[in-house]
Amino acid sequence: MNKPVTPKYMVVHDEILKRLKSNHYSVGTRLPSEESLAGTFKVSRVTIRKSLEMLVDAGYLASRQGSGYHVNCLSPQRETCLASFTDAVLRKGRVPGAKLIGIDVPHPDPPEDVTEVFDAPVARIHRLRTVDGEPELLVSTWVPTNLVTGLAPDAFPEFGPGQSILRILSDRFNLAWSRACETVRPCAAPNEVAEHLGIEPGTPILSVACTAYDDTDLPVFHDQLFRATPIVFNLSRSARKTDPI
Amino acid sequence: MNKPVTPKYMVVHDEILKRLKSNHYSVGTRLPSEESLAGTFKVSRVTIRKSLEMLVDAGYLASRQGSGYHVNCLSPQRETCLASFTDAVLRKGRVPGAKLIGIDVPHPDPPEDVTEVFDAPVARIHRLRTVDGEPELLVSTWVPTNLVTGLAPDAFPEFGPGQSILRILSDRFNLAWSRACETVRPCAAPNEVAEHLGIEPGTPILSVACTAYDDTDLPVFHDQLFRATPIVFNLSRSARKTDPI
DNA sequence: ATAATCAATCTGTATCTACTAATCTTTTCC
DNA sequence: GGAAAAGATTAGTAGATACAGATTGATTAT
Repeated sequence: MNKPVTPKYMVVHDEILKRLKSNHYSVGTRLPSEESLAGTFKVSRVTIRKSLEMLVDAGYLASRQGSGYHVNCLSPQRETCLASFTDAVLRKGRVPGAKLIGIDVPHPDPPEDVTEVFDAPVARIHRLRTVDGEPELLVSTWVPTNLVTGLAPDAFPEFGPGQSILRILSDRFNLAWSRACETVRPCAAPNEVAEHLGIEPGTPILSVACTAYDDTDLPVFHDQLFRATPIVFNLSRSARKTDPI
Repeated sequence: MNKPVTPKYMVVHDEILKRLKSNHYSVGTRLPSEESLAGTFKVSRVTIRKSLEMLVDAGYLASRQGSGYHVNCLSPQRETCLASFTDAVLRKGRVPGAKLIGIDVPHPDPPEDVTEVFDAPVARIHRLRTVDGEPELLVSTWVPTNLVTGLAPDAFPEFGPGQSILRILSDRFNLAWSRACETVRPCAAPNEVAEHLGIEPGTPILSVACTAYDDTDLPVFHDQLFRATPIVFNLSRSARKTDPI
């Protein structure tokens, strides 16, 4: 049992993020200087810089030379399949829920877009995600059965942070992904979907498909979801650092 | 006229990216080691690391401790408003086009979602973007008139790299943004939009709105576009560095 | 031949140092 | 009082160095 050593910059990063979220530093204010933070966390300036840079990239902080690090916003979350829905909702101060509709291990007749990705038999976890009790997303998660032996309904709590499918796959089944491809499509709400989301059948909604791969490029899981609500992205200029317009 | 000094890591980054695009290093192969690259570019390992890290974050490269940097893919771009549509299409080996539908300086009656963002009078550039001649996006770009003095149709070529609105705003009008917010909504294609895109009115399509701000948080431009085709994102694990699941 | 072991290679983490450049604050001068 | 100049503060860039940890490939033993 050798503990996976957490790098200092990660520890510091997590601590600063925790402080941000608990309003220890509030939006608009300035953080202490790099030098000062390096002192309080007992690390070098290079290390504290790495932590702060991550927070800048993520959109929490903005840095200005000569001025300092300013608190930008507290929920720069991008709403992709691979960012926890649970956490995103919690961050907004709302209550996420997850109603388990069904588990099929293995699923008898997966659709074509799933069989295209996986050769092996797959399990389906079918859930309705809610915000403050109102239906928000209808999600099917597909995973190869051999990666989730012992999958059972009790693995999927309806409430609390543990409802995050990403956390479940990561913690309980040790699934890790390194890259993913996500597609957002427009579609007319099918009857079954409309019923779950409480909308008129045929209403234009978003259909999102996401496939995640591990570092050997093997598919780990496939998410398929429907939502009537918009997806919001917060972008920061950091993207342009690599791809100049 | 003091030249804006380009940092070494940026120069090196651009050079490696150029080599990647020109197939100097091809997909799947391994790059020379950090030490070796540091030697060829005559910089320290710290500097070369910064350049490589940027390319990893952008998705071009993947690094594995003990193994090295491997070429991942050559077009990891995300399809957001702020990533050049022109460049994305060109990268796929297709031909982008831009048919100018109209320019209004100022626009007599901007919609509410635009007036909400800008206090001042705004200009509208209305264009139909095509791929291999087929209509793909219908886009309206809104900019405060005072930021684009002398705006005229001749600024918008129908073909070539110069059709990129981002390039035009950046090069000709010196507009720079530092952060942006993008929203993807489902909607039924309005008549006028359906006509331009060559689809049935009422078909479910995507409506994307994007507002870009400069570093003083003033809105710089607002994009509003319709598309019937899906949006694809390629995500890499780097996102999780900040927001653990 | 196969498997285990070891050594070399290469990235990951971390520190110290030095200097530059933008910003902010204080002082000075008119 | 207000503007300009000087100084202090702060992030940005860049280097040298050291060691840890993962991977790879060669060597050795079975």
